[in-house]
Amino acid sequence: MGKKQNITFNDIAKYTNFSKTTISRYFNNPDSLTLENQEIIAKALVDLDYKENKVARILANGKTEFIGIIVPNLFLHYYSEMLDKILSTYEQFGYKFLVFIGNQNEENERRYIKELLSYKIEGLIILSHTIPSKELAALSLPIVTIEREDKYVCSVNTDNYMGGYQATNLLARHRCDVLIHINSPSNENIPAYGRIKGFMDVCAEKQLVHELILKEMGNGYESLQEQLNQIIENLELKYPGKKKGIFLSNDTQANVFLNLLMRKYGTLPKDYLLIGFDNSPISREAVIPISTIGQQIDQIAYEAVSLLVEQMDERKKRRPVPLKEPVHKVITPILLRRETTEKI
Amino acid sequence: MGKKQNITFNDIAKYTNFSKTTISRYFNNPDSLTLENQEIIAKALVDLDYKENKVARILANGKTEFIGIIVPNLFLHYYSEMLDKILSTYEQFGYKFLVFIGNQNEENERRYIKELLSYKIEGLIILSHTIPSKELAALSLPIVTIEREDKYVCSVNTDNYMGGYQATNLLARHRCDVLIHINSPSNENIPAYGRIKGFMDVCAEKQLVHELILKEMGNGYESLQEQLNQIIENLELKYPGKKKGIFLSNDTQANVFLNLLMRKYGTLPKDYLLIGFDNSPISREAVIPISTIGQQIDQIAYEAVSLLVEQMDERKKRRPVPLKEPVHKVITPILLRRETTEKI
DNA sequence: TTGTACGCGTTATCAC
DNA sequence: GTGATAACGCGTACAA
Repeated sequence: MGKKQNITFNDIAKYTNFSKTTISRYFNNPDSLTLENQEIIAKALVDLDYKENKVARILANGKTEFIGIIVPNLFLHYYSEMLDKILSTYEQFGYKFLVFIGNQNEENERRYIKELLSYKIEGLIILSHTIPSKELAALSLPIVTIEREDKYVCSVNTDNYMGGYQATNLLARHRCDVLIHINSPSNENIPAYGRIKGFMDVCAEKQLVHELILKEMGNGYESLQEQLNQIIENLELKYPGKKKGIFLSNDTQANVFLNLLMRKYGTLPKDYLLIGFDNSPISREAVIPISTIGQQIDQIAYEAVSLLVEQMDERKKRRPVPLKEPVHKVITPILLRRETTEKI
Repeated sequence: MGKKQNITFNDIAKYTNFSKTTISRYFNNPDSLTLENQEIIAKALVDLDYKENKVARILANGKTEFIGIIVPNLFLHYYSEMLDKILSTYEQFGYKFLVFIGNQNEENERRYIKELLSYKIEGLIILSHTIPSKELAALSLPIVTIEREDKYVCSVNTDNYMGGYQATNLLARHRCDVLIHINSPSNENIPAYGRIKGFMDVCAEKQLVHELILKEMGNGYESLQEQLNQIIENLELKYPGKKKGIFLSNDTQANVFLNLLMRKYGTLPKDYLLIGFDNSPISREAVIPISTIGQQIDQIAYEAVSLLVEQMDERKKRRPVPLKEPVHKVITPILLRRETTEKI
């Protein structure tokens, strides 16, 4: 067979009459060689068509430069954009990413984590909600979570409270007769709960007429339409002729809400103001561009990896000082005023 | 330090008074041990809290079970859904995925491939368009591409011609006065070109009045709106009162087109029929659900990984027989009739 | 500045 | 059924 094995340091060493060590140094500490010898080796690499083998390097020095990621799905734009930005940090940090889709399956996610650990990942980023942070913390591995329960681990989250606060304030400034926040029943320990709190606080502060609608929207798109349609019918019965400021918990819902009104009235009636959350593409691409609270996904992703890198670097020191308390970073969202709130 | 190193086969061997070899066999060929001894080792694993190290295994047997993926971005829903489905094949095939975002940068993508090779990936899935398939083929590594130029490598693509054919036929059945296909100028060697060909062939077959509009739509959403708005103005001048069947090259464009009409007329005028391509969420979530050609992304993803696995398995045989010719699989799309084509 | 010798944790080969 | 030994390819004391 003409097919030779892969070229190794040994081959290069023989070819150049250096030792393996010198070849290794060429890669890891080139300044310790004379320029002349560097060139000799450089030429040999080309002649022999050498290709690095990082697996061997891992075994020797323990540094995989792998980060594991578990994301619930890539169907929701929020997750795929976040993953996009996380993966793109390769340019800055050089870490490679092993990615798993959790699909809401707790047992599967445990298996994925085990698999990731067996590949000696140096850190883990978790976006899925299934495994409690206490269990994650017990892995004693650098971990950062994003927008999920995070009591015992480091995290980066949007300032959801601020987002709810801004959205509600925008509606308030337009002197609505009644403010309404539509959301799903959720646990207080997830960051998104802050949206509800922000809404309630503004209403309390300014003593505004308001209503908080917490309703299970179901899984599919159809059930979402049904639920929101019911809500619209109730609102029109309850607040006829009143100017209604509606804050929906995300843009998908806001868009469905808008479309239902459009289908009913051919336009967005003057007595409705709408604002969503996330700045997902649908909010711009809706028939009437929807005001929304934009999460700064690029920044969240950067901070998450950055926070992880810090912990991983710390671990590589001779005498690592692990964090006493988990660090929770918070990123301010951005209010985006579009047409669904811009009439007087 | 109470912190011990990781437990290795050596530790287990000492603990159980077996040899390393036997421990290895316990994992790779358990039947070759007596049940009794299997239990002894099983117990030791628990006692010592052993955790596998697949990096060492890779070095020893060369099987990384890594597949590399380069995807252009995760901003377009098509790519993120595809990645979702590809990653989900872990459950069936057990391969782990190292993912990179190409971002249209050819040089970066070359670096990513080099990096992937250094981690001894066993196969590569390419969705990005920058690197010619000839260059990819030269890597002499199992490769599968999806929806891109694929002359020299294996691929899985949607049957774009069939898609264009179906879309055009649907419009034809509705007895439109004129059929219009809006697309961007593109090279004949990418699969998506088939959409244009399908359109033209149906029009020729049935001798239909038609127009092919190839126009650069620019990068941003705004420029897309502008371009399509111009197109609409031209169409209304050119075909006043005529029943127009419009086939757009993707759902994002179809949605913008629809919204422009909605904003102009408050509804979709009777003389417009619209159909898009991709079955992306926006087609369902549009103010009027848009007819579209659905790509069977789950099937494409499965076939891609499957095709890759075949090649990787072949390579592991003692006397591998590489493919003489690249294999090109084609997946039939599905016509989805929604409201934008369903009036008479 | 360069080389020697050994370790990283597992698998493969060949004995017994 | 089990064990000893040599790979796998690179990093790193330590020595020169």
